[in-house]
Amino acid sequence: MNVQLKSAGPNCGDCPIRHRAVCARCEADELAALEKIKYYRNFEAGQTIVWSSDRMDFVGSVVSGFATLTQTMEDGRTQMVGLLLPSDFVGRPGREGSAYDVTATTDVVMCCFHKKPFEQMMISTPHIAQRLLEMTLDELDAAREWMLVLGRKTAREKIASLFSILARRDPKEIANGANDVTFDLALTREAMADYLGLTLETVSRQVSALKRDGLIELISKRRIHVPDLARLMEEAGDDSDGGHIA
Amino acid sequence: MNVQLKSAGPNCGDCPIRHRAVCARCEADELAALEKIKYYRNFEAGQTIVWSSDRMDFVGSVVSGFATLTQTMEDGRTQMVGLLLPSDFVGRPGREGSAYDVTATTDVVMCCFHKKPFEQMMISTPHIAQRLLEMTLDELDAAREWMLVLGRKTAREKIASLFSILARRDPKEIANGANDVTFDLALTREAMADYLGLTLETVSRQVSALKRDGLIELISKRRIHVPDLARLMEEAGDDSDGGHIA
DNA sequence: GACGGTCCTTGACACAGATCAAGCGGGGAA
DNA sequence: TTCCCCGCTTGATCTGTGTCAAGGACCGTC
Repeated sequence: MNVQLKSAGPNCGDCPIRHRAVCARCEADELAALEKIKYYRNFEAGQTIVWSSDRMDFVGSVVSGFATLTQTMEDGRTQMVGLLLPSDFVGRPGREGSAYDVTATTDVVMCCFHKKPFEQMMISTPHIAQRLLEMTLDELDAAREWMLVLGRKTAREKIASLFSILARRDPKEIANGANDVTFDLALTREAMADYLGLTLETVSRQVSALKRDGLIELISKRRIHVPDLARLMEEAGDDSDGGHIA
Repeated sequence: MNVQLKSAGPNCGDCPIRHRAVCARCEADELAALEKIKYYRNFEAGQTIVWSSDRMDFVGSVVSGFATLTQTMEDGRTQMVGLLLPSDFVGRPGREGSAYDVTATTDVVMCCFHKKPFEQMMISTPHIAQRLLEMTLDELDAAREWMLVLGRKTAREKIASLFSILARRDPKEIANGANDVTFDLALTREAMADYLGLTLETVSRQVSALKRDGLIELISKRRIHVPDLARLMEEAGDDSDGGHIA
């Protein structure tokens, strides 16, 4: 699952994201215990991090890179159900397997915890379960917000919704509240189509249309400049301040 | 949020659903504490239980009846993002407001807890946060499964998916595993359309088509007989045993 | 029993997006 | 440099679902 963080936690080690996902309210000794069960894993672009049928023996956070969660029907139709950006959490404490395929779309570094000891820490450290509950509620809000996008928005609105999210979550732009934003598009047109419930041709046409209408500029095919984020969000049909989605 | 329960908990009071949602692992004294902060609320069919802009001062479970969670855009397009059946949990511990409109579609009885004391119990009783985390993970799975329905399934598959879920969750049929099922349809054609991302006319046409093809029989407009649930699930494009969705 | 209201069904037609098809372009390999 | 490949764009056409419209079924009220 992926999580949008509301606030950074204290420094609890040399992990670049410093366990923000799980330690915002932890005490020093709890952080030290987390340190002991942590390790790093690297994945290459295109590599599958977890298969939906796998038993997952770890939980963790994305440190750098970009990954996706997808579901696939037997006949090959696929739907992306979540994006994983740096600081997002992956894993299902208390669950056996993964429900989705998790795939790296760029090179990815993950900060992981072995699942068993992490679950034990959850029991001994109530903050952690509470923090995970909060994060999971954020996920749920994001998933349901995306249901509105999938069920009721037009192709143009869908693209605008996706770009609004990516613009607001870009590592370099995050939290600066600027209205003029540039971001990297880690997704192919096909991956965008799978997230939006469209075909790649429709995605390509609508991206061209947004460019023609001056809502976006293509610095390259995978780098987007948004001169007026508020206008793009309006195009997406978002209410004034927009939902937070990942 | 709504939750599909995996197992019934112990009896912890006179509430018809016996706090199953929150007390499956609670001790007797914890159950007694829950009893003290519980109360009942009744809603009539069509009544709004919570507005999305409201501050929610309670959490609770549906005891009887049928309710829905919906999101609406300014221009009136609406998307249902969840169904609430008996034993499902409503509320966002640790959060200020509701993110969705919650509406009773039949008469509804809720077993509620005042939010502040419930949150205090969550802190003093780690089982509860862990149980809520499990429930929220179930919700998240259900929401993401529904994203696949919204993004990639045809109108016919969408209707078949909805009927499969309702057939498997009907209070009278639940857990008996029968392949020949009859259930009440608490939703209007319009509400079904809002859940499925369709128009009510398309819903009506596809229901007629499923009837014509012998996959369902209409005992009345709001009561459905499924002679072969496995075949209906196949029509929905579900993998063999189907996901659990609500 | 007639009336009115709500929900539902069905038909005719329109259109957004899918499908099929052709070709472009930029980056890596030799 | 040239070539190739993959991701992307664009055009032409098709089709599933939306839209608009008419009327039917059921139910409660007078």
